[in-house]
Amino acid sequence: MIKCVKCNDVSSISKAGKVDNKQRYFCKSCNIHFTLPEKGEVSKNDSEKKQNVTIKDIAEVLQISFSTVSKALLDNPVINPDTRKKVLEMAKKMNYQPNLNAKSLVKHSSNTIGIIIPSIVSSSFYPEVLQGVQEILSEKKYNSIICLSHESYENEIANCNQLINNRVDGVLMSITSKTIETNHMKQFKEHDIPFVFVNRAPETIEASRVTVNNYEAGCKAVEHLIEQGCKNIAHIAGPPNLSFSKERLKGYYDTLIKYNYPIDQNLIVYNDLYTQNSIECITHLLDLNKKPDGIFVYSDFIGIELIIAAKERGIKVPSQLCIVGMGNNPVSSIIEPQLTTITGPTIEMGKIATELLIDEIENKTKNKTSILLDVELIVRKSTQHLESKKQR
Amino acid sequence: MIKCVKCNDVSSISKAGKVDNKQRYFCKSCNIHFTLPEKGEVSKNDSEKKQNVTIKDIAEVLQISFSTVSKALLDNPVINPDTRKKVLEMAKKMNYQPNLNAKSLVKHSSNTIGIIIPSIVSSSFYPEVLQGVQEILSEKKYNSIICLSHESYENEIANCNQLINNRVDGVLMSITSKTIETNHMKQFKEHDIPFVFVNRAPETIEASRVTVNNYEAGCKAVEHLIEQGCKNIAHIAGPPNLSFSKERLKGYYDTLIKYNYPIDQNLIVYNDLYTQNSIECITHLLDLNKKPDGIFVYSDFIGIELIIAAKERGIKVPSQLCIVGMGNNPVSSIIEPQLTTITGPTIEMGKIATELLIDEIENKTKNKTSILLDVELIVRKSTQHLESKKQR
DNA sequence: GAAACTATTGACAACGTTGTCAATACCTAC
DNA sequence: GTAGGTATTGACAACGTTGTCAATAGTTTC
Repeated sequence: MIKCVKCNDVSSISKAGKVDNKQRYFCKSCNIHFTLPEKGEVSKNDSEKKQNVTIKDIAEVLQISFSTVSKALLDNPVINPDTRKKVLEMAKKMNYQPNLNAKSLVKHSSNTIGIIIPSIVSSSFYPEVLQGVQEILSEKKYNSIICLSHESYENEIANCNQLINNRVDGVLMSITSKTIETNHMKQFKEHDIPFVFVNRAPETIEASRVTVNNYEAGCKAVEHLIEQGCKNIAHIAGPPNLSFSKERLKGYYDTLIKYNYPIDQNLIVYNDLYTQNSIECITHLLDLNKKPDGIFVYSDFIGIELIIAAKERGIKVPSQLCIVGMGNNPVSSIIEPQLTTITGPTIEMGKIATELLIDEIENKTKNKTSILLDVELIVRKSTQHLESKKQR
Repeated sequence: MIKCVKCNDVSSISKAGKVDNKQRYFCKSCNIHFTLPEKGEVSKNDSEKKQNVTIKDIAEVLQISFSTVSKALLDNPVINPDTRKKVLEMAKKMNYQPNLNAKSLVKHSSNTIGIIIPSIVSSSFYPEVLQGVQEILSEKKYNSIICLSHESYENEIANCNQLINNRVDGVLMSITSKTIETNHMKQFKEHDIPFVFVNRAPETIEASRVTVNNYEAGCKAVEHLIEQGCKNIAHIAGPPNLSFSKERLKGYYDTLIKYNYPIDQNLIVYNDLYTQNSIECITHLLDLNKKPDGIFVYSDFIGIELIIAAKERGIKVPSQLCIVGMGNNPVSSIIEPQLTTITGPTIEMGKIATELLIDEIENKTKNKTSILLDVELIVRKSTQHLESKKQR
């Protein structure tokens, strides 16, 4: 009688060939193949299992009290430097590692931070931020609970509740594109749980935040397009209620004004992240009578779609249309032509936000800091410009 | 005297305009902009802070002993059903959430699993796996420590040590492309810490593993190319010491043999992940005298590079060259022509591996399971085939 | 040489659970 | 009515830390 390793069901199992001389099975309902677990050896002598060394073990060996050991390890100045040295050496020798659960229990902390992000798979952005976050967390010995809101406002609220119930020491957060109201975050304040916003932050709540300078991004992109000789510059903007969209758009406006370019509302379209109307945005712009010759797109992903759509219509990039994306997606340097893009220090952003958060946790600072990270323009072929055009 | 919010340095600060009517500063050494933290209000009355409810609070209210409450909450059958019901109701009413630190302390567990993966930013693969992992972790109330080995063998060893010191309850692991030896993993066995391999697994150690059926992937890719009428099928393989590379290659070989196609070693090249010799691989194949008319590439990323390289050489895809990638990278459906690809259930893989691991942790099962997940061929334009060719 | 002070160490409660064992109350059997 | 049983509950140690306070030994002061 073969049971599925996943659903434990017996009825939907069929044989499916052999691998490594072992019978392989297939479960129809789970749609997975598996081999049967081998009969494990009877569990080995448990005394062999390595036991972790505690503060009391060290005290025992050194014939001193465990509270002295504790204080020595915590660099408490009341302890005689000689004893401290002895303790530290012995701790190292015995490979002592403090039990964080015990510590957390007396300290009323969990050594865990919560992370709420909209998605981890939609682009390389959040994975990069997470990489920075994780670097700091492992350095500072914190764990994490990662919550994915999937751009859903309801999920975000549920995530906040979950993190409070998990007694996280702090929260790192990037709001969804639908978050318009911040009552659910006030719970964190009630529980005295510090939180720091990364990348996407609401304007209506007081908290530290680390964002890239989106205004500067808009300015740099448009300025670059102007320098390339573009006269008719469009913008595919992000979801209108996210502040990063507003700021990039403001950079776009201000730069056009600065250079005395007219502003044409027809040249501005909004992409929303959930209905994924990117094709409509692109179509709208490329089908205009007075076609744009330069477009600043708020995301590389849509920038790439735009390059392909332009090609399909026989519009030459960059000679007829220059495109600037944002995000430095790995593929933007592979696509033909390579996509000029604006990028912020994503990994750095994760690091800084985490450092800020841990500082707020450990030093109980109530001061809120906003950090604006500079962005960088990476010029590639999609705007690299034929001299002819400039002279035209 | 302005200090940098990050490095605390005073010397490299300069003013940098105003934002929201607040002076903005710039730190040259950190290369960041920031506004000064506002003077926080004096910390609010601490008594306002919400205190978490404990088992003793429930006992107090119900006027019973706290050990009875504990047993009731644990569904211990010695407890009178009436009292259990009362306790459960009160716990819900008071929004009781067990303190996992205390629990972990007595249970000698950390409720934390370690995750060692090579990278989180190189493709969408690991983020997708992680998404699956996190879904199960939050369902089962586990935390995680994510370690990135960055394809470095030394890092992997360091990560293993770190996780042991952190007393994780179990480990989820995907080895680096350089891991040839598994001594560092034996420590887990000594400490009785279960570990499960995801996607990349060594052959020389006994442990549960969840991988996609790479052999089947090789077969399906080549079979599809043969069906499209390709006569001269090449393969860009992954790092030779990773078993997934070997298995895909075996699928490639076996299918060619099955269909009585000759095997030409010139048509097989190996990409390694660290020196990133993808361009050389591509060049080698496209510059052959007897050019391939079908290529199975082990990664979409390189498949996309290949499409572009082919176009540059005037080789038409798919009419002169059919390409099958693997991984279903988001961009593979954007590029022109869209890339046919083979994909496994990545999120599902993370879920299954995590479920297996937690099962081993909680039920102390010593049985090792290997699960092979079926792959799927997604046919797109890069192999979509001109009837003319088939009939040729 | 006693009093007062300082430096150092030790004893122990606390944190919020789990699990073992003892205590209690009630019931059954003879 | 006593012995033995069965539910049910309670007391308490333990987990590995931190932090408070008391205890001790040594030093200074007059």
